Amino acid sequence: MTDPQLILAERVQQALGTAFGQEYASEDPLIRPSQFADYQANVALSLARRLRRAPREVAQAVADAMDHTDVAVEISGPGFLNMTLSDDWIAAQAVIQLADDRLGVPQAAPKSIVIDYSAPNAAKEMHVGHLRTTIVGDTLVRVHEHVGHDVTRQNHLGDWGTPFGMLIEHLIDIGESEALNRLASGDGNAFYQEARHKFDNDRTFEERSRSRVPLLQGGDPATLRLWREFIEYTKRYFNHVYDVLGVTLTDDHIAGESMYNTMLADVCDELEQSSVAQISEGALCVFPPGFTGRDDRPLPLIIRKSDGGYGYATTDLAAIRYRVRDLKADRILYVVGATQSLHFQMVFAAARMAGWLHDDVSAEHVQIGSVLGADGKMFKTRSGASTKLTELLDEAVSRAEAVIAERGYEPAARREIGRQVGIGAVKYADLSVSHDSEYVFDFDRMLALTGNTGPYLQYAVARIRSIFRRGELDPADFPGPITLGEPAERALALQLLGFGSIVETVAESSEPHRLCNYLFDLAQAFTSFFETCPVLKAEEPVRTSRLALSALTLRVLVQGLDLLGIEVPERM
RNA sequence: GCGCCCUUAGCUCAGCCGGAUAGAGCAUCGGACUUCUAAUCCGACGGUCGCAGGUUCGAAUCCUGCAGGGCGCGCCA
Repeated sequence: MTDPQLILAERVQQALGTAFGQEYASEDPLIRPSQFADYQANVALSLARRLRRAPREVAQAVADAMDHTDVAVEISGPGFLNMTLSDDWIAAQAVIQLADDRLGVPQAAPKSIVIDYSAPNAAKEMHVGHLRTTIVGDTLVRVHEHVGHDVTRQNHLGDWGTPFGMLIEHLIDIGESEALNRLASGDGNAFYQEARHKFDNDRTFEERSRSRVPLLQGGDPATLRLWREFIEYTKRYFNHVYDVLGVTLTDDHIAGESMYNTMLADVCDELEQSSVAQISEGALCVFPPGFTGRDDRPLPLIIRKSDGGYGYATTDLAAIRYRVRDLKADRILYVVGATQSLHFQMVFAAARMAGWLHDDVSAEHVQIGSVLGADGKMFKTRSGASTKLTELLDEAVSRAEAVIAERGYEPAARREIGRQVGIGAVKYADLSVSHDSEYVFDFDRMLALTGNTGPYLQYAVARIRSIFRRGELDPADFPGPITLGEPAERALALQLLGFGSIVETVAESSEPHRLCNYLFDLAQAFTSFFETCPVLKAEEPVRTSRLALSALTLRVLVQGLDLLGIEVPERM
C-alpha cells in the first residue's frame, strides 16, 4: 500500500501515543489533503479541548514526538499540522508501486458479493435508464473482482408477469417468425405498444390476453414454448447491446423473475407460518414496523394478491432468500433506479423479519438517479419516440470517428478508434456523476470529447504511448529509479500513489464517480507534466526517471479505465 | 397526510467521516504549437453553498424548522 495518507496517519497516531499516552494512539488523526502542504492533520484542534490544552500546544507536542524521517512538519494557523513529504520518499514509493502487479491496490479478504444490475424488461424497451444501471453495475462488478472478492452477477430480467399474456397473443397474431425477428432487432418497444394498443381497444384481444396469463404461470406447454421463444429473441437483442457496450454480462448471469416462480408459494408459506405475514383484505401482507402510508395506516408489502397471484415483492423476497442461502452472499448490491427506494427498504425489512437477511449480510440499494428529458421531467416509456439505444450508441461512435477523420488513419483503424472513444464517452458520462443524482439526458454532453470526459483520459494514455512508440521503447523496461525535480513531476508522482485507496473506497462506497474524479486529476497531472517536462529529449538520468514515471502513469490509467469498463486505443 | 431524495459559478456537476481564501469541466475573454499527439496547456472572469435558526473555537458539510423541485405510498412490475 503506497498511499501517503495512511503512512502519515500511522506516524501521527504514533506521536499521539508518545505525547499523550497510548489511549490516544487510536485517535483518528484527520489527515486531509492540504493547500499549504501535501497533507495536513487536524487532530490537534479536535483534541485540544479534551486535553485541556491550547490547540497549537497540542500540535507542537505531536510535531515534537513525531518521526520526521522523510516528512517535514510545521504548525500553522490555529493548530494545523502541515506535512510535506520528501521528494525521495515519494519517488521511492512510486518505484515500489511500479514494481507491484496490483499497482498498490490492496487485496481484500474475499467476500461473496452478489450484484443485481441491468435488469431490462423483456416487455418494454431498453432505454437510457437501463444503460445507466448496466454501466454502473458492471463497473462495481469489475472493481469488486479486482479487489479480490467473489462476485456473482445477477441480471434480474423482467421476464414474467401479466404483460406477457398480451405480448404472447400479439406474437400469435402477427406470426411467430415475423414477431421474433422484430424482437431480436431491438424493436421490442414498438411491439409492446402495438400489443398494448390492441389490448386497450380490442375486447376480444383483451380477453384472450387475460386468459393467457394463468396458462403461462400454470405451465401450459404450448404457452411456455412461445414464452421461451419470446425471451430467447429479446435476449439476443440484450446481448447485442451488452456486446456493443463491452459489458461483462452473459446468459450465465440471467436470473430473471421467472426463475423464482417455483419458489413463490414456498416463500409465502414460510412467511405465513412464522407469522411474519398476515392476511389483510384478502391479500397476504408483511407489515414491516416503521412504515406508514396515507392516514398513518401501516404500509403493507403485498406478497400474495387476493386473487392468489404474486407480485414483484414476492419475487424480490425469494431472490434474497436464494442469494443468501444458495449463493452464500455476504453483501448484496441492488443497482436499481432510485424510485424503488421505498420498495427496497420494505423488502429488506421484511427479509430481516423473516431471518433471511441476518446480521452478517448487508443488502444495499445503489440508487440510480432517474434519466430526465431535456424538459427536466422523467422519461416515460409511454411517451415513446425516444431514440433507440443502438442508434444512440451508433451516433456516439460516428461522432468520435468524425473527430479523427482527418488524421490519416486507415478506415479500419479509424472505425476501431471511433468505437472505443464513442462508447467510452457514453460510459464515462454515466459513471462520472454520482449514481444517485438525476441525469438530464443530453446528447452533446454525453458525447462531448473535451473536459472531464472519457476521451480526455484516453487521450492522455495515447500521448504516453506515443512517447514510447516514438522512442521505440517498451514501458516494461523502465522500472526506475525515479528522481523528482520539476513540480509537475512531483505532483504527478504524489497523485499516482493514491490509486489503491481510491479503488478500495469505490468498492466500499459503490461510488464509481470517485474513481473517475481521481483518474481525471491524474490525467491532468500527467498532461501538465507532459507539457513542461520533455521525456525523450531529457538528459540521463532524468530521461530514465521520466520514462518510469510515464510507464507508471500509463499502467494506472489503463488499469483504472479498465475498472470502469472503458477501452483504450493505442492512438487517437 | 406520511416517507425518501434534491437545491453549490451563466450551464453541467464535484466537495458533504466539520477545519485555514468553496473546486472542476463547459461557456466567455486573453495568451501558448520549427520541440514526445493543441481532443492540449497557462491565465482571467465568475458563487448571499435555497432561506432561517441551532450545536461548535470553526458549518457547504451535523441538527431543527421553512420554501421550492422530484419520486414513492394496498393488490402493475
